[in-house]
Amino acid sequence: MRVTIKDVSRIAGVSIKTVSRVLNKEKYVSDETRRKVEEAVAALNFSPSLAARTLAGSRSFQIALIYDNHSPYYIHAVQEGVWNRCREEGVRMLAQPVDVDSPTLALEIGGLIDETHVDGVILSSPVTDAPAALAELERRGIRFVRISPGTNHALTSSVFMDDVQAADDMTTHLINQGHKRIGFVIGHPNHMASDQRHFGYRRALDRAGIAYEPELVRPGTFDFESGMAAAEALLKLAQKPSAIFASNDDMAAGVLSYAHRVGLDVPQDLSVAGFDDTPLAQLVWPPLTTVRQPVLELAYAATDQLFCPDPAIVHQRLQHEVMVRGSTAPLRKS
Amino acid sequence: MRVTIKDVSRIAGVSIKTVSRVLNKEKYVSDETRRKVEEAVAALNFSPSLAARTLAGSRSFQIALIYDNHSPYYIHAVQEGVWNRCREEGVRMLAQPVDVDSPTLALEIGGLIDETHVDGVILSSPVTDAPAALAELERRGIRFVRISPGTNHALTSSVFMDDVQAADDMTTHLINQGHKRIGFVIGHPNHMASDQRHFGYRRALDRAGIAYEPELVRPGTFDFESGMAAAEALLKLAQKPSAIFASNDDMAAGVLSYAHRVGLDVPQDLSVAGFDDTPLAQLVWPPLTTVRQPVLELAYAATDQLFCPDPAIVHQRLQHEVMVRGSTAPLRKS
DNA sequence: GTCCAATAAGACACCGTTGTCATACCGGGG
DNA sequence: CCCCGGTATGACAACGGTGTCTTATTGGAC
Repeated sequence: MRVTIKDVSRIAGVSIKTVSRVLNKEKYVSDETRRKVEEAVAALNFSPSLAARTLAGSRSFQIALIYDNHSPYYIHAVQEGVWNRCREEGVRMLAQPVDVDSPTLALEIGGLIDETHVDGVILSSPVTDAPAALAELERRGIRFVRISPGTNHALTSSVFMDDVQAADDMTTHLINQGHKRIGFVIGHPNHMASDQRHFGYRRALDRAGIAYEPELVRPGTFDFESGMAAAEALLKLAQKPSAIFASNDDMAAGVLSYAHRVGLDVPQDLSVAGFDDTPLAQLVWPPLTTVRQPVLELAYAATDQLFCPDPAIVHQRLQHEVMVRGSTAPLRKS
Repeated sequence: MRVTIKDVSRIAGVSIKTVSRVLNKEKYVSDETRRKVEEAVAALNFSPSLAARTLAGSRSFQIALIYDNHSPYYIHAVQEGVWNRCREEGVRMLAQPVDVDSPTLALEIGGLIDETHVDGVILSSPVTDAPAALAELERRGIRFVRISPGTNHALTSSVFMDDVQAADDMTTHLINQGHKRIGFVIGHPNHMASDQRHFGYRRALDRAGIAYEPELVRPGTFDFESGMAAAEALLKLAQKPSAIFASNDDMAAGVLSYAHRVGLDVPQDLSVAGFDDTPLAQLVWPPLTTVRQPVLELAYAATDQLFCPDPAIVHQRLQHEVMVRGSTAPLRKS
């Protein structure tokens, strides 16, 4: 049978309520009593029922992580970061995949909250920018923190990196290497970050006095195939780019793959840059020059904000970093 | 405030218990009453509290997925497969990462079960073979199903693929292409599958009358770096292999990378094969010949077994497939 | 010595469901 | 006409904790 607080209280020789106090680290418990209770808990290997605590109390000791992101690396890192912080807090994490385009998104999220009574929610991009989701959470007055939202939302906390600056930095890096015709592959249209990276690319060109040429910019969907297709289009131009900057690593891998296929040497004939610094960046040849996005740290920080709301810091920015590896090189004089 | 069964019962004009009956699809409810209740549920957008159901009833409508696998692609696929089946069943999935080598593994799992009252557990490799975990689950009499266990365990269900045969098939494929000196990179020692793939490699060689040479076999840990290190060792041998078969795709990517680094052309100078058919296999150049492991299907089938235990089929095998891509080619005459 | 605030601990109702038992109605066999 | 099993529904006590209120005991300020 299940071990309950009642059993613990009997062993410790105190009331049920006192055991509850110890469990919840409340004040007004003598050291002596606390010790006895803790011993009894350890002896019986007691873990309190979350269901009962949830029902009786005002907390559920659970938070939900809601995501719809098709990059396994990204999700994996987010889950790990959130989980790391939850574990410290003794709180369970419910990982909840959703379809951000589903017409029933709000209903699903509402149902999740009603069923589980979660104490808070972490939203991962692109769910961070689904109006239906945000409205539903606000309607219910649930605390939530967003990881890398694309839009600002005055009322709620978020944790993010500066995508514009990061794309600007990478573009500037390529410019500094002498590249002037730099191709760009845009990300998936439903991620706000796609716009921002695109804008950063443009801003860097502008500052360097290089004209923005639409033919050098191709749409993509954050996946390998779209990267390959974009590379094909770019490299068939009359005036080929000497470098291609893709908005994420998967697409950069696609660019790399197409370059190999048509016999181009990377980085001698073509420099390739990615974005995200997923493990993939170091699994391809040559290893990708890319922007490190501190996903794990973002997720951890977001969860921390959920647990320890600091009214002063509502929007927290974490630093990115340009990782220079083998896929980019100075432009050869020709 | 929260919408409760009481509200529903009032609107529908029936007792609380009758609403409960409809929710649980019990018999002995008239069509008329059922309709009224369903309408009230829809009107109020009611979702029952899992905490209350868990506490009062004998089910928690939750299962746990316990894993410790550092391959994001693998975990992602497992989560998706389990979740797909859970969603059909109206059951929540608790994704629980653990450290399979932790001395407190059993305690953690026990605590998870006590706290959440999960109705069942899915174990993913390598937790499938952690004696402490299995003992704890059995001690508590919790139903569980294992995905790709390395050991047979008469008492419990499992779902798996034939790793031995798969490695045998891949090795045979290489032999059929004319390769005789085939390098092999073993997987992580704490995964039983590593042994099995190794054995399959050996069995295929044996059947083809090719001697097993220990110098052609290198240890690895399922990660990129160990694949690269193994490739270096193998390609520095006096008599180099003409093909290398790595026990997973990450290590195969490492082999590929090392080959590129030293200027070898794959597959002309060296054939490379992987295992798992993770998305990575198609993101590298050239795309990897590998064994498709039906991870999503395995996870779905495992969850299905948990929900619909079929006493007849306790150990269910799913089919693998050799995916021939660009990284292998017939041996050149030299 | 008295009074009060801070400390310490218990009694008891209650959280929102399900399990069990009781009750009432219906149609058919004896 | 009575009895019975099957059907349909409700009353009420659990489930295992927490919130609130009450009570008893301190130890210092006056």
